[in-house]
Amino acid sequence: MTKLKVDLIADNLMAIHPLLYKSISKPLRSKTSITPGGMFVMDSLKRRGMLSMSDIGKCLSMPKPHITVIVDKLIDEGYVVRHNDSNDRRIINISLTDKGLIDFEDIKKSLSETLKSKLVLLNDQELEQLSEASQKMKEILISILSRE
Amino acid sequence: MTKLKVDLIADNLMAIHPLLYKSISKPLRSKTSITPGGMFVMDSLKRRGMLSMSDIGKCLSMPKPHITVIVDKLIDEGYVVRHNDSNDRRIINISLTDKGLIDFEDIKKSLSETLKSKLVLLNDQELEQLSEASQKMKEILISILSRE
DNA sequence: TATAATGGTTACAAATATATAACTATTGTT
DNA sequence: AACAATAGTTATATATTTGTAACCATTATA
Repeated sequence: MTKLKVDLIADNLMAIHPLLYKSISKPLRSKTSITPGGMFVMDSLKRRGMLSMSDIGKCLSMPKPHITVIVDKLIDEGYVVRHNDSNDRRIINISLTDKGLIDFEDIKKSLSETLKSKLVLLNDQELEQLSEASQKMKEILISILSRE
Repeated sequence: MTKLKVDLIADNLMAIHPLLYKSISKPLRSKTSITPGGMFVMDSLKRRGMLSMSDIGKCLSMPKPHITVIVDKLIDEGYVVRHNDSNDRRIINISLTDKGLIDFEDIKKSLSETLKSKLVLLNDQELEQLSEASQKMKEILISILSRE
């Protein structure tokens, strides 16, 4: 019973994934020099605040050496900064800069412009439904998928 | 007004994208030899039936040479086959094999097993909400994002 | 028939992602 | 003090993705 519901959910998520990939990751690269990985890191920082290198890796299930590469590039571009941890000198915390935050928002706005050209095809009721459905999905997925 | 709603939707989609990436694309690689790109192609074929090489590229916004590489690999593994088009001999149509369809479903089932370990944290009401929200999102996104 | 356009492949280069091991510095434990 | 464990980096190799140009076969058009 719930088994079927879980399979249905998995099926829906599998269908949504390539659509988001196509309408988010792809247009991204024509708009900025930020890579998808860099965008994921900035999204985590925006959403959860300052994070250590290891925390970022856990958030995104990425190996630490990859995080180092991504963060190095984001630092070169002035989007994030390193902070030494006062309690544990092994730890390096990363946070968004003002420029990083502003550019991140700009990119999202730019993406919503692209999306808007598609969304105008929806009537008010569908727009409302998509707004509510995406909001609900975001909340539930964050609650179960974004830990550890 | 609707401007704000569009931005909200974009924000939600941007938040959902990395969660799906983490819980779908990543676990995929430990379970199969199929690459994310190959999975996207098989998903398109499952959803839309036989497609030409160019059609697949349009579906996924991928350049044709990349499709050739992905399809070559899927053929090596016996997941898809090429068909000559009887009307236009330039066109090569691709379809899933029985093995491709079965393995694709198996992988999705395997992914839903992984997901299920997370979804048990939800109560019946949340499960129902996620089921409905993902269903609605899938329908609307497909209707506006999967053309051309 | 000559030409342009289309569908697909091949070849190549560059960027990005993945994975592993080795290494330094620091901390925690005995 | 000796040791193991943790956080992060460096180095290296490989896989995947992205992008471009050139090419062949076929079809459409002038």
